[in-house]
Amino acid sequence: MSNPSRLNRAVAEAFSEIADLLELVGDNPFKIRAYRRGADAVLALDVPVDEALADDGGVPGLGEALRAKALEYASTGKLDYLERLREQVPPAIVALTAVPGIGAKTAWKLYESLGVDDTASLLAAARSGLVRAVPGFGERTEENIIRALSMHSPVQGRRPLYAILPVAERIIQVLKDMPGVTAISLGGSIRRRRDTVGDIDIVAASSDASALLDVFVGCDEFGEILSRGSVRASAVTHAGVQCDLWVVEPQQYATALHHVTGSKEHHVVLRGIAGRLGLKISEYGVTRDADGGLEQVGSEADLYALLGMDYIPPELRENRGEIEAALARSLPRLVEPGDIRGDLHAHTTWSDGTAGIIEMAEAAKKKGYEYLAITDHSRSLAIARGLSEERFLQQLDEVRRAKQHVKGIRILAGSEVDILRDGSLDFDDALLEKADIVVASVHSGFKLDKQTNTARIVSAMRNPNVDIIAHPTGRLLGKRPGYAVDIEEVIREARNTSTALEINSYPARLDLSDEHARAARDAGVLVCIDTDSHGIDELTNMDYGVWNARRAWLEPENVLNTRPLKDLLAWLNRV
DNA sequence: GCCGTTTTCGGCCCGACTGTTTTCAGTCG
Repeated sequence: MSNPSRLNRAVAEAFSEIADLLELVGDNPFKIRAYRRGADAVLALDVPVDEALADDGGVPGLGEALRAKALEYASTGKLDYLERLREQVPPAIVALTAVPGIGAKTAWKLYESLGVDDTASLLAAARSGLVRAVPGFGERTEENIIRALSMHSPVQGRRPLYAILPVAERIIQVLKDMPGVTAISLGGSIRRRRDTVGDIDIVAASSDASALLDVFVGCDEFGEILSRGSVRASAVTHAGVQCDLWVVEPQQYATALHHVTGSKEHHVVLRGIAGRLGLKISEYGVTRDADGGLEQVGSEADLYALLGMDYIPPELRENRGEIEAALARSLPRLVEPGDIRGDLHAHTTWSDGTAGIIEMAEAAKKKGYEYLAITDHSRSLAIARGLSEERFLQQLDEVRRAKQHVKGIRILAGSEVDILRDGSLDFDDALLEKADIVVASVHSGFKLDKQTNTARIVSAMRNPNVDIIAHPTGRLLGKRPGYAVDIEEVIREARNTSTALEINSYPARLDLSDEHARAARDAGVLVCIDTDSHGIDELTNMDYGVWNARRAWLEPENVLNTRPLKDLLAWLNRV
């Protein structure tokens, strides 16, 4: 799952496109779902689909028809059926269904009756009052189309968690103390702590749904209200993020929260298991098929227990093997913020930080840490006031002096040394040997090709002075995808050289990603969760890194900086 | 189109909300 082959990805994409197109031509919904499930099934394979199909058992979810299509794609690189479907669906239909509120039926009606073939001509038709003249359409629909198409920041793609979480928490703050509210929580991908989120989902239990919904739709955070019913409402924040509130009865809260938390893929599998046990899960409760009665579900743990499995934390609910593990009672004991004993990547005013060594150490001590590594930039990173060799030596002394001033926490003298384009390090070995800890990372040459980048990181790891590779892919969420690098090769070499790979907790980085960190864990590579703090406030970003680590199935033993100081020092002196 | 301690057809999740319709269709999650 973590790394579907190129073929599997392509086949899954083709199946998904078939499903989309079948939806647009109004085909059998169950057939559509079969293609969607087929796509998921192919993505979940850990061998290329043609090999998997060659085995006896076949692949669940791929019957006769999908099996033949997967093989056709594997041998020819295309699908006849898909190409014929594409010809049946005018691009106009695809474009129009992208407008919120316009589905397949509406798109066809507008296309056939008005001849609109893109969003611009639809907007023009709506503005000149042509839409309301079409049977089945009225003024309100026309207005909604105009509004949807002329919004400056329409509800758009996923955004980084850190950009949404504070808004979501402010909305919760407004709602949580309202009379009648007995429980309230964020759901959706925010609760699962994905690195990016699409919208804000909130579930509340209240004896007065109407009052709560009134407060919700009156909330300052919203620029627009999309809907408001008796148990649900939807609104859009000023930044264009959709926010949905569900209000349920207290006894429905656990199943409602579970439902809204997702993921969809997780729920699909759970429902299948429930079905085989004669149970039906919905947002309102768990019903027995036998007598139609409701099971007692007071918590999400109760729900999982009913299905014969351990409680699955939200971060794992992605159908990446957590259900099998919960059934086998072998879920990982996920790392928690309280397991973290120190931070091994931090900057000070010596380079581009905003606080001094002692200030940073005091702040880290206040967080209850046993250690903090000071790792300022090396000379090449001029933009960050990277240290010259001379300044670096001075700083080592300064850090060791600071140790006398701050008791109760061990300050490690380190470096975040640049990995240069040719794979050499920005400081030579004689210098690096003087440091307690060396974090190496790439800050230049982002356009270099995959092979070059991989080679230079590998070469850095082979330097025995290097302990940790920081932000190994260089991505910035919502800004840039990261440089080209063969992460599997990096993970292999990290294992060979017993180098730790970082989960950088800076909320826009979260690098390694959850999937890459999971692969590192599976390969037996140690991960280090660091904040890369440039000031004392940023030390709290550790939570983001821990969330990401939890999504990667990391247990305390997989994480370098859960180790007590003594063990950490022993590890730093390895080999 | 898939699947079956139901063996080859009949089920596959469905409820909330909106708008336009006089009793429901379309969309969304």
